[in-house]
Amino acid sequence: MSEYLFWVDKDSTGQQDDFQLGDAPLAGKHCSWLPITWQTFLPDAEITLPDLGEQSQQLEEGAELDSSLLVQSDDNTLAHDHQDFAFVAAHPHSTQRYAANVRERKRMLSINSAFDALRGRVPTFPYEKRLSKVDTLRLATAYIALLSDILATGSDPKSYVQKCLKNGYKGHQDAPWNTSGAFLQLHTTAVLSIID
DNA sequence: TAGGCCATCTGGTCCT
DNA sequence: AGGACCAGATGGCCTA
Repeated sequence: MSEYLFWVDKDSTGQQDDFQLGDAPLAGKHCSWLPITWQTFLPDAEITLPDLGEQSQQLEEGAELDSSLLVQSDDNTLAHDHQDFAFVAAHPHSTQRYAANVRERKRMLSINSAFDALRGRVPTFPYEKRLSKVDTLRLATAYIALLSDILATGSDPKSYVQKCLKNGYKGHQDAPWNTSGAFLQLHTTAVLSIID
């Protein structure tokens, strides 16, 4: 077998094209409680995810919210802003909601890293567009079905896949690989290039 | 510009 | 009670 043709999650500049940790300022995001707290009083305040990571650590350790979260664009507003932050801290619901949001973001990051790992295990061409989440799941399901059939039949993988390409796939498990279409046809070809 | 994809926030529910 | 999980809503970015 030749080497696997896995999607590389980097663009041509070598930068990750996936979600950037520092790209998510909270200001401007839909949020039902922020408008009366940070967004109202601190329109320029930004929270970046590295900060959130640090903050979530504090939250996990039971620490109170910390004004170091706020990245101020204007230093001389800090005293006033600190007072505003006290307003935020005085509302336990907001604090709990914030902590829940941090946990949720961490949970989604964990899910996304699992998706990235899965993307790296399904056959794609290097030039292919990055698989979406749902396509990653569909292709992984189909790929597993194909591999299962190859094992079950004891066929030579290459000739088996070539037969699929030529005659259309007739799986033993009514596998989704059988749904074919351009999407799976393309990836059947990718599987072939792996086997080759 | 519409549609697809995604990150984020949110409130509800379930679990420990 | 607090955390995990989930689904709906929203808005931003990208592409055809």
